[in-house]
Amino acid sequence: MASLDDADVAQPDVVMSSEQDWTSAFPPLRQLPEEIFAQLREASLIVELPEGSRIFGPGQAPDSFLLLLDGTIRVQQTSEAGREIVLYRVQAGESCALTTACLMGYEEYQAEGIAETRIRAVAIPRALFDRLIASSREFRQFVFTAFSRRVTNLFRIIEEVAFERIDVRLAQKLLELAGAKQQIVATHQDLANELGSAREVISRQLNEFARRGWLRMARGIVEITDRPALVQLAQHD
Amino acid sequence: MASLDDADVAQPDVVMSSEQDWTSAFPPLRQLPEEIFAQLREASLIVELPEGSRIFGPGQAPDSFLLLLDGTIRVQQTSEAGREIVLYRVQAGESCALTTACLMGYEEYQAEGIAETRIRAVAIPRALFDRLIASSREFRQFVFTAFSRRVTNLFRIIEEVAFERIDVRLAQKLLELAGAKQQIVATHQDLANELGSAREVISRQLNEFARRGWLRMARGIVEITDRPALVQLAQHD
DNA sequence: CGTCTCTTGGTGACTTAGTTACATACGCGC
DNA sequence: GCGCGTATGTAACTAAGTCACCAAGAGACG
Repeated sequence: MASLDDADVAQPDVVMSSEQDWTSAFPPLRQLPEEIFAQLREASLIVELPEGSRIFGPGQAPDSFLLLLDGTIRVQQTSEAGREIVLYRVQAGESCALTTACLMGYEEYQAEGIAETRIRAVAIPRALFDRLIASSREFRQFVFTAFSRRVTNLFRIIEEVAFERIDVRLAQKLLELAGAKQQIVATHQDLANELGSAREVISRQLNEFARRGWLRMARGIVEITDRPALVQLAQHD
Repeated sequence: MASLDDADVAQPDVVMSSEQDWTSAFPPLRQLPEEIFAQLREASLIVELPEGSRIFGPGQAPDSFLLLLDGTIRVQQTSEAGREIVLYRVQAGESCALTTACLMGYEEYQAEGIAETRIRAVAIPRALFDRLIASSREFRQFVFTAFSRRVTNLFRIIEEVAFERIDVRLAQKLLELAGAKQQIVATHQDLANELGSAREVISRQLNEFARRGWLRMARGIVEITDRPALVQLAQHD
């Protein structure tokens, strides 16, 4: 799909000057001691990657801690049979905390991260990351909070995949992807990949939703027409 | 079940002297500077809890970092409908890293931890934990490594729940629970709870396994009789 | 010892989800 | 307007989970 898909694009790691004041995007970091702050500005780089870049993946550990300035990173897992499930998304203002923990722990990262849009991020080298963790309570707080959120989210996913009905999960996902908009640009296959389900299953559910007048479909597009109904279903009855 | 179940027992937090040399159980910590080490011995407590204790759970955040000296902690999640799934176990020599991250991040912990056996653990108060993280690269390494392992494991669980067949997962779980032994002391319901499945489903699969001569069953007991066959199935064909 | 009760496991009918193997339809480039 | 790749539809089937109930085992207790 256009907005969720990963094109196969090379990664020309566009590296920009590290001069800009990107720190406004990360309030928690503003409280760092000036000395450390200086290090941060100096040793970290601002990188840009095109849409579709694979930022990390199995056997491809990232070498730095990323703070996302712009864009979205989709973190997903792919089974041997080629089925996918989306674990979470990193938005502007957030960090790739789990990635980093795995990096610090020297463990192979099992999930992969794809740039869903063109992204801009601050890359903090491993050594500096370690120094920051050591020297700043605020930075620790920032990192652990991010961890915490992700892990909590993983727990929720496990619960949903294990126990929640697919129609409920689909309704939730549609609302999540739509946000305030009415239209979702995604194929049935894309939606199946979001939920770790199969395309046929999603097609059937979507048709059922459409039959009930909750949405309209066009090629690659789902348009919500009865949000309250979806919300009601999503709220798990 | 006897070995996996959680009895409803009170928690008389038996606190012991902190004098003993428990550090031999945690090689990574032996490299700490002597000064920090002294703090650790002084400020941390050795606690004992009976089998079945609920160590943490939703709305019940732990207030310290736990290093397990003896016993096993089962971390699981329960759905609204009462169905359960086991996420991982903390063994002697390991730490409750995820719990701690969530604790540091001030987020409500969604899973619950149950003492599967009588346990003995070192409880490191939050403040000291923070100081240790700040002052010791070795301690950071230790914590992040544990974290990494858990997260990787969560990813595997998501993949298995979403994409793996139940017979394959059951075979894996039986082998895991059996270890080197032949007998597993667990009811079908217990096994279902391990996998986040339903009792009837597990019963059917076990009966099929028994029919094939791979195991024998008695009330509350599964005895493996053809390990190679189970291994073969577990290896995902 | 016999009966009562609670736990554990068995069974069949049914629903939901996922699989397989196609057919069809849309829309873009030419 | 024609082809072609991608997207969606469909039907028959298997796997997994649900529901409702029954029966066997294991203590408990008189």
